[in-house]
Amino acid sequence: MYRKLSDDRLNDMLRAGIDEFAEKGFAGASLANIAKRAGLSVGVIYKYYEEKESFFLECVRYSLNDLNNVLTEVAGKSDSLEESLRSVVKTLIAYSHENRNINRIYNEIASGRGEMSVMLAREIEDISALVYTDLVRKAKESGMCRSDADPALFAFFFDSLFMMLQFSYSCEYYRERLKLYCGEEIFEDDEKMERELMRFLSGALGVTG
Amino acid sequence: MYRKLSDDRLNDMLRAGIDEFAEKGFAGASLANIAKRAGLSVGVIYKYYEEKESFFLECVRYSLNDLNNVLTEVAGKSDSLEESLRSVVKTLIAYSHENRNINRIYNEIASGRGEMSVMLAREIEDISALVYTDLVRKAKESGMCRSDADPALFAFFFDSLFMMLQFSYSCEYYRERLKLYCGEEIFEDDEKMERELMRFLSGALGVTG
Amino acid sequence: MYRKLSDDRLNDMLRAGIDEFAEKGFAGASLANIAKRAGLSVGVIYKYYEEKESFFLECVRYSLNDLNNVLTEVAGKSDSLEESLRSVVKTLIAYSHENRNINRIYNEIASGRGEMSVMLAREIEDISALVYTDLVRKAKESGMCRSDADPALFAFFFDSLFMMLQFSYSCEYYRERLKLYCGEEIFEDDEKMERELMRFLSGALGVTG
Amino acid sequence: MYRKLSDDRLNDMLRAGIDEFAEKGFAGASLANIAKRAGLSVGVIYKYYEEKESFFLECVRYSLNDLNNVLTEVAGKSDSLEESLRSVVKTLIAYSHENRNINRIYNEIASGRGEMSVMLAREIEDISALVYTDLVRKAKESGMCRSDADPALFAFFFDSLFMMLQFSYSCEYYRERLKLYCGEEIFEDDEKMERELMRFLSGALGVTG
DNA sequence: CATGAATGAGTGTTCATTCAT
DNA sequence: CATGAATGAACACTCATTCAT
Repeated sequence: MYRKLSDDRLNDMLRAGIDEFAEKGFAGASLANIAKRAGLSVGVIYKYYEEKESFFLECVRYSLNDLNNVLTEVAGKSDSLEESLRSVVKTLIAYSHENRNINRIYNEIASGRGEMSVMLAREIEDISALVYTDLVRKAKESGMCRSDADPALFAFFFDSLFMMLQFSYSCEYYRERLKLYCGEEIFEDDEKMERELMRFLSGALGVTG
Repeated sequence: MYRKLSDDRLNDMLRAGIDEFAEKGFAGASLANIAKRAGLSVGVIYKYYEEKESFFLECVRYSLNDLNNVLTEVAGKSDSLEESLRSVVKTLIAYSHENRNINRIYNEIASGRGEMSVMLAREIEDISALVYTDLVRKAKESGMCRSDADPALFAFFFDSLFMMLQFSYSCEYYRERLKLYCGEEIFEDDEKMERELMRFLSGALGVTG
Repeated sequence: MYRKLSDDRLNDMLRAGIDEFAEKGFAGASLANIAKRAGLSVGVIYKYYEEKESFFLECVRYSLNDLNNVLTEVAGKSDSLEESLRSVVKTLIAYSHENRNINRIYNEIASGRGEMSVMLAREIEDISALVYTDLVRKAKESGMCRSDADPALFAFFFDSLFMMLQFSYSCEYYRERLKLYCGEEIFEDDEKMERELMRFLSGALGVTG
Repeated sequence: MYRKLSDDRLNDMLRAGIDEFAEKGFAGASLANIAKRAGLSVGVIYKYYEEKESFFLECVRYSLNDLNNVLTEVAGKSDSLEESLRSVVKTLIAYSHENRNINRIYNEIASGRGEMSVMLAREIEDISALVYTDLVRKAKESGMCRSDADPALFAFFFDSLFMMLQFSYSCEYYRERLKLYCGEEIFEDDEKMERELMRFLSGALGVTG
């Protein structure tokens, strides 16, 4: 009946939130339901968050910070652009298999409307924009990338493919779409996806691999 | 379920629906409001559609069929893959400037959950999957594409970039993200986007342009 | 289950509202309960009124307009101030016996806070302020009232006594208070109340009755 | 139920309660807020009082006892009825300027419902009923009051005017109403109010001043 | 047959009250 | 013994859906 909220239970709350928001979207999610999932009362959510939106934002941040950290770390590990990209692709695929709901939340905010979307875009894409743009710029300088490429846009295309990759493993519409192109087997053959995407990206950079 | 759209009122209804769904998303849209926008009564919507969801589906179909037709037509016009791709890119950019709401609806369904998403994915992406895959296959045969490319996945990457392109002109999160990469100016400089995307795609194909 | 709202049923709504607001006050009243009392659904209240407050305001207006009309009519009937006052007193006592809830609503708004109170005060007291002030002014001119009286304040004192009279028949606290002064019997002896109040008022005016 | 108010914390609690109840009314007041205002925990309120209502009652008593004492003392100071009344009026006006919240609490309970109101009425008005009635009775005996006046009712009218006076300086609706009769200036011109009310009361008593 | 008023389950949110700490 | 976090019933309000007119 009465249990002080430990960190563990706060995490339960967030996880329940992430699951519900991932499944039903922001508008469709019900706080009562989230509370039930987490084995808590409705009121307690409001002890920690001002309103539904604030709680949703926290769920989003909790979800994506981790991913973003992993990604930027992985992207900067090697000096070779190709190596960096490969690491990102590998990580993304592995991550998507294990964190479907986080990617679905990502998709949820990407499809959102209003100020929240703008704010979150800035918060979430800011760092990756810098990281990827830098990656391309360096590649150009070292002759690993065609000299006429616009770093910002090439980085943008990379990121676009990465986002779609994530959604394609996690969100229903995108999964079905990938299945349509490649058949169900693609979800079991991570190496193929990795290999082909790397070919595509390497070619785009102008590196003849 | 599927019905000849002969009636004028049906058209009004669908257009009002598309606008409302694009602006507020599926959950946020109100049937009463749609009826008002269309100058009709709520009852008439229920005469044609069983429930909100069925009506939404019809709005989606109505929106995307047209786009799909344009795209597949444009993609098949030329024998040259590059030419075909350029036409698609050009068309997509132009279309996105003029049909923001259709792209937003597209994003709305792509972020949807449940059976609806699966069904729609099949309906909408089916043809483009074939068209793009075919495009790549032919390119391979005629030596215009690297021989080791998997046609299905390469087609999938193309389509992914195209979807993101559409969203990036139409949906708030994606717009903000593009702005973050390239600055506000990119929305005025369609040629730059076209040029760079073509470079990226051509490179990916292994065509040294 | 479904019945078009006739004027009768709209009146039911208002009456249920007046009863609930009178019994529990604005804050304590529950729209769900009002709907139940009226045999209607919650939603229908919102078809007619924007929010709880608007509905409350309508209940207030519905309650007090009638009273106000009666009062101003009665007050202006005779040329003799004393006669006018007596009519008002008589009417008020009779009215209070039959319309307890209306007086309780009156008390509810008089004890309200915020803009609403200010607005309602202006709306409700405006006319009686004029009427009573005029009454005193005329009385002064015709020598029926002491010459040194300030008409506005004397009118204000009249109205104050009238308001208290109303509350004293209708609202629990004020009833108990009157009982404390005069015993339970006073509620049965309207003539006594009328006689004494007239004595009090006449004396105040300086008319030796 | 009734408890020595020796404790400092109890005083803080009550004062915070009075302010909150005066500002927001019984229903609108929040115990959590009161606790915060008083620098205490909610729990401590429940240590002293069974529920919100009991605490409210105590706040009311605490507020009005003082006022009642002052009033009965002042009313009994002189042998002359007029003098006594003048003192009461003066005190009331001065008190109202400085203790708005106490008058607002007074109005809050007067507009209350249920047993609470009855109980409080008895507690609060009991003494003043006796005092005022006595005042009038003595005045009658000494020929200072018309011989046909009913002491209880005349006392009741006095008290009614006094209550209204208090509310008119403290509660929004009544303030606005007074303004409507007399203009904003009345709140600055205490002497005028005193003079006119004394004229009114003296006249009512039948004393030709 | 079309209308749009009525329905009522469901939402986010608040807050008196409890009780483990 | 005091604290204030947790509880959960209750509220105002919305809107997909129905169906009398």
